[in-house]
Amino acid sequence: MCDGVGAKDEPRIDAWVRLHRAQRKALAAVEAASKRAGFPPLVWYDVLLELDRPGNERGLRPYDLERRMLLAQYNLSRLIDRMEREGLVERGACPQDGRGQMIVITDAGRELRRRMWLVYGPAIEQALAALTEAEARQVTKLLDKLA
Amino acid sequence: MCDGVGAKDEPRIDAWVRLHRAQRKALAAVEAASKRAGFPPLVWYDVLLELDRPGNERGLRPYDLERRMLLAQYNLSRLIDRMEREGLVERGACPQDGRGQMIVITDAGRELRRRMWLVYGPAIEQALAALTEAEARQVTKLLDKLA
DNA sequence: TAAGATTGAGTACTCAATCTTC
DNA sequence: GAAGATTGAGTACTCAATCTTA
Repeated sequence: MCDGVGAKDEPRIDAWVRLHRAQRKALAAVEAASKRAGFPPLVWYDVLLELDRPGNERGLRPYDLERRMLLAQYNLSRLIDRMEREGLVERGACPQDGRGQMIVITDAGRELRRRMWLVYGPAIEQALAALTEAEARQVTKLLDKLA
Repeated sequence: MCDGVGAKDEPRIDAWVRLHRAQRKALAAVEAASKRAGFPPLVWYDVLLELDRPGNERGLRPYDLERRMLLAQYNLSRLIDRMEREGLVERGACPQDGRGQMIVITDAGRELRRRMWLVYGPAIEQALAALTEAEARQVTKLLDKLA
């Protein structure tokens, strides 16, 4: 992921390459651990997490999820279909806006999220174990600028 | 992408969340620029880049590409199909190992890579413009530990 | 007319099984 | 039997078009 010409000093291009390699490698490791444990894709966890946050007891609209999770709307629509079919979330009417819906997490959804975290959390720690805590904090601070 | 419980101090979990958000946002921006210009997916660029590196004139084996690009083999197999159909790469026999192949970039592949870089490079610079050059170097150094 | 959300058609990805050569 | 590579079947993703309400 660079122009391939060679030794030019292009710090942002180098950072881009590392950003992708690190993300893909860490994600692959965590996905593998989650899969070994028989869990659904990690994006399901992310949806459940957003819905399970304090303050979201009445649910979130797909539009909100879309923005928080950087997912395309058409994508989210079918993802919610699948999760609803598994009984992890429910669709409800939106009182303020007839076009919208409220997506609410179910008890089964909360329970799955809890169980996934038992595998997911340690897997993340392990995937980033090469960073000291101070280095991890530095990464957080630097990458926050890109959010 | 955290356990959702709240304000615990878990530097690696925080770094994981930022790593993903930053990567997805940057990638989305660059993909969008590439798509606007009418180019194929960015993974095509990455393949062409690996094949176009000095020293790879005789081609690379799918096995090599797989490891350098962190792609699954079955995935790569069909990706090469598509790129071969477009005349960007060619498959050849592998002299040392009858099971393997040599994937070689064509002139059309080299030309596409060159044209893609004209859009891709500036898009990356822009996506990471929030980082100073010194910060970009720091990111590179820190994330190298995860490779 | 624009925004939230869904759908159909086409493409690409994933897993497991298979084929060939080492 | 193990490794490089491919394939079939099922699933998920992408784009554009559509539907409904604001």
